[in-house]
Amino acid sequence: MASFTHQLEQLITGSVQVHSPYELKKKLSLGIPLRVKLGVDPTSSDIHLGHTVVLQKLRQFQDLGHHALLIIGDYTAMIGDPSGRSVMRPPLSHEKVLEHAQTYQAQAFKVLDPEKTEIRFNSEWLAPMRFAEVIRLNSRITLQQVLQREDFRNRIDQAHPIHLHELQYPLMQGWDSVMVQADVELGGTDQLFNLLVGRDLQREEQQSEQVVMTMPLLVGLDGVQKMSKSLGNFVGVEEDPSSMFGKLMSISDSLMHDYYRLLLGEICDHSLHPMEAKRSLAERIVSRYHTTQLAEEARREFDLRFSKRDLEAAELPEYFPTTNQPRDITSLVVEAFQQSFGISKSRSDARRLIEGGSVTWSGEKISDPKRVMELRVGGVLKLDRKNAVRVK
RNA sequence: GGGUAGGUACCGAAGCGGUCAAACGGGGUGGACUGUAAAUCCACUGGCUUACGCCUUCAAAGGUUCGAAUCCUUUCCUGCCCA
Repeated sequence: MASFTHQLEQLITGSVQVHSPYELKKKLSLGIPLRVKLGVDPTSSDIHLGHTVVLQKLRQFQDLGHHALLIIGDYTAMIGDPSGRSVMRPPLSHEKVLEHAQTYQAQAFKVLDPEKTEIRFNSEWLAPMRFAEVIRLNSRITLQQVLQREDFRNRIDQAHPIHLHELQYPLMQGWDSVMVQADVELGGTDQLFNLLVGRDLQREEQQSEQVVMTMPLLVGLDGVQKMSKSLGNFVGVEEDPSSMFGKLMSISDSLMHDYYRLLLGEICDHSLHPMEAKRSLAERIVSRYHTTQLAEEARREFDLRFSKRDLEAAELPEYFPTTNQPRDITSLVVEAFQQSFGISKSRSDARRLIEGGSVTWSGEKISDPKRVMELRVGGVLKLDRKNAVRVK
């Protein structure tokens, strides 16, 4: 294990807050592997780049010889973390949550070292709790403390409902810390309150209080809100290379600097043309979750399809028209979307794309939705900005 | 429990008996311009339809009316005030 002062410096790098560095130092100085907790709620089925910021921090702990505790919040997910939310999360069934948990674990190991990770489901201790115990837990925190939080205050100001069960969330998360005897808990900056509750509960249980470390939140592709699956502004770690590359190329320049810092842990080279810098970012991230070879391919494809706009030379999904009789372009577009991308478009949608000038056949713009045509095998039908297919 | 204000399309928000598939803003999509950047401009944004038009939609169910998002009844949900 590296010397603790060295570790301390390394661990603190990149974090936003540490409560407190002194306590962390003290814990490290004991030379015993720390139990480092990270809780994830499997509210959706995929881990995205936003999650990886904090996962990477956990990985860093592992690499320094510490013990990672990945808590799958299968029980808390049914309540939904109110942190940063302006509305209540829709409730999830336990089956759904367990389903998500499966993929979560697998995906988390794209960042974590499975050998050094202990996975626990918090239903293990939360499900069997008796009402009296829940009450006891509730007695340890006041309404005012919970309502001090900005997200709740906003909801009050805007006259949005706050359901009582949402107030339970921090307690449940804090109780997790007690049950696994965490020495450190990691989380995004929006988690600060929840993390601190863990300390309170541990103190009351005569445990050593966990050090709380928050990591910056990754802003999503829209450049405004934090990356989240429900907002659709995310890049999943399991996405295929070309879509990952494409999404990363679509971010704004200012966002790119954030991504350099938070995902690669370095400062973006300002001497590079922003587009080049972005290409390099995209390629590196794709190679991290796939392979360098696939990343190179993704980059080449991207250049062909979007930079040179050479769809004929690009690799495209195949489309097998159900009949080779001439048909109207609207039907063809709908069918191609459905067949090659699994996207259901209404005929109106298709017509809008056609009238909008987005649809081309072998490079020729087709703007009449009624146009009847026969698709030659090998030709390229461009559907919208991002999607095109090759007729087979 | 009492009083009161509400529930409108992805979101916010107008509309308060016909001219409402429903103003406006945001978001989204497509186009022009580009570096799949930013900014800007234009178009589109329930479904079917070449179109006339038709169908489904304004929390839910009933009702009044030639005609309802708009009026009445009941139900469900939410805010605020009082207890």
